[in-house]
Amino acid sequence: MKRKPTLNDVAALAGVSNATVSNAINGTKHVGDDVRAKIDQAIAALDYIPNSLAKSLKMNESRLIGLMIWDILNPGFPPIVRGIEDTLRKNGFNVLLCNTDSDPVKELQYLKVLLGRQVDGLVVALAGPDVSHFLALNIPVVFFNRIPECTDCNVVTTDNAQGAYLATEHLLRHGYRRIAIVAGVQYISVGRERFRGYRKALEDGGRAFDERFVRVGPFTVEGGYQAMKELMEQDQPPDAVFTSNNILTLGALRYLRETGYRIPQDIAVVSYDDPDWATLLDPPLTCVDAQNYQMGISTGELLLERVQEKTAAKPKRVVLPLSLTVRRSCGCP
Amino acid sequence: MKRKPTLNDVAALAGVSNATVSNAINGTKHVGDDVRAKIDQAIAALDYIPNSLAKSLKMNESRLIGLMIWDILNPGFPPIVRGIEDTLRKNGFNVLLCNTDSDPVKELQYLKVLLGRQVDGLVVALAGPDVSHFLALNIPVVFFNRIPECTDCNVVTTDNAQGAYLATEHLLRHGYRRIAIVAGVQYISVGRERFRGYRKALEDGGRAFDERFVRVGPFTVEGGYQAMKELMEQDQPPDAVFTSNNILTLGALRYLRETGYRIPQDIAVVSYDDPDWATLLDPPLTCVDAQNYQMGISTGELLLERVQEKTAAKPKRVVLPLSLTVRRSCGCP
DNA sequence: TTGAAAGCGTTACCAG
DNA sequence: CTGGTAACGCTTTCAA
Repeated sequence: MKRKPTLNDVAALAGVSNATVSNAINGTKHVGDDVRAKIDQAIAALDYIPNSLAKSLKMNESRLIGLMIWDILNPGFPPIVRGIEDTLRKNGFNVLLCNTDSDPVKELQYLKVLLGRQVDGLVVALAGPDVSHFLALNIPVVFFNRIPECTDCNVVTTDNAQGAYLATEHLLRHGYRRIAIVAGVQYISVGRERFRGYRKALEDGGRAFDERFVRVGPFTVEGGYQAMKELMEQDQPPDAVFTSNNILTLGALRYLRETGYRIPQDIAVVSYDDPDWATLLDPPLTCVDAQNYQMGISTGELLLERVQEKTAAKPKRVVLPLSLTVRRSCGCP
Repeated sequence: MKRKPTLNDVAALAGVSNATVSNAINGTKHVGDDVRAKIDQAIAALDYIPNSLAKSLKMNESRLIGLMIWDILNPGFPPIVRGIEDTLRKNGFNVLLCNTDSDPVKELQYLKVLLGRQVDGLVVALAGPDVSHFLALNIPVVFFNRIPECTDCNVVTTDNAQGAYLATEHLLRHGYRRIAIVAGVQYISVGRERFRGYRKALEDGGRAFDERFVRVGPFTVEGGYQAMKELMEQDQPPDAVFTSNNILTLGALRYLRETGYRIPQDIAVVSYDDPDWATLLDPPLTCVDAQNYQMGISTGELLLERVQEKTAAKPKRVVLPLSLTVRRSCGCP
């Protein structure tokens, strides 16, 4: 196992100086055609690959981005991650994948590691409500999915309230009178916003808001199952439900299946997030399309913008439009 | 935006040499308690975070691992990726995520980038049948999911043939006589192995193998849909089907749903891979549990082993045992 | 157009 | 136990 060839080895073989080789490779300066040929030859002969570590150290830029998400197993993340990786790769950046499990301690540990690695920027789905450690960094950060309160943060998000509004409104149009929500925990922006949209749609539709039709729980399958169970075991169960996240939907549907409720006859369902399997169910699931892949693209683009500009620009907030994918679980024919 | 503090800044503030600070931080040598206290104080005062780039350059180890998969959107990958990230993180390694889209060109490009970044090792689900560029590397490589032919490669896999055998045998026990397979392309080990297991089970069960019940296609939803369609549009359609991968299953089920076939009355289904939504279907889906998370763990562990030993050990092949998760799509009550 | 040499932030050798 | 200093592989002035 021999030592890897370096720039100096190439220079020696080509009979020129390392500076010239560097300039030739990076196009920093013009080098003569004959010299260039010798260099190319030497590079090929040695199978030389530049050491980006050394380059990064010298240039003070790593072209490395830290990607912090809760958990890649969470089905909303893969499309986002893919969108981010796609745009960053095209621009010569690589992605360090970090699962925080929504644990602020893990998040902070990972943050230290990433800073140590001199990442040029961060894209993060916050683990907890606390953003403070991200605020004073001297590299750009873009938040997505779970975003902070702060007004001057770079953020890409969808209009979660609008999505929930769309779903609830559609259910109202069908004439359901007891529309429930399986909501996510309210200390997360996504949970809060979607609940707000649900409530607003109810009010705009002239329906009284009823606490009995609200269950708030953690974003887990078990949480969704439990919430749905409580909802249905009441004296007056709901006739429709808006499940406000894909994981919650999974749990809620699991309960409805097991207990034999028919959709939409016994209870209509509209879900947030549009998973692969939505069309597999009987009836196929009506969903708010959360635009996850697009969210990844936009997140990547915003970060690139921030990384590449020399002077820090005003933080930006991009909000993606949403739409309802109507299938049959809502009662549509 | 001021310059980041360095080891030398810490040393200056503490009034000692950089060598001592380095030793204090890494525990390389023993340092006096008073000196140590001053150093800790200086580190805290400056918010010093060591620059891993410089460290890596000097030590000739990056503690960075390249993770090459086809596509994180492919539902089998998140659990594997999570398993890998979990074990590597615990050991102080970080993961660079690379989606190759099964494109050998992209794979090779990414490989160059990763080598340039001085990764300490690679975990890869091969993009194509060609492994040659991975063979001569002087860093350890562990293959998983789609593995190469070569006998002296580090590999972690499941016994795909056994999994397919399990599925087919179970269908045979139910008394189905025309058992079809939606198989994956045969130039991929996984596709080949699963087909082999299917065929073996048929033979062991005394059933003649029948070409008409075999459809081979790309691992895509569309591929599964098309295969299922062709299978069912024959004069003598199958009475049971083994869909040999989660994506193919998605497509095949989509077709069966759309055309109104009842499962298992019209056709029984057993699938490979056990997705979240398997219990949501009506009837719930019987699956071969592919052990993806465990596969990730084992892959990470094997790589660590290889990275941490100084002298290259004999390549290892780990094969994970498989089991059938019986639900109702196979005809079980 | 090319080259010599300094320096990025570490580690590690060798002296004291 | 502590410190001076060379070196890791690259980029970048400054001179030639």
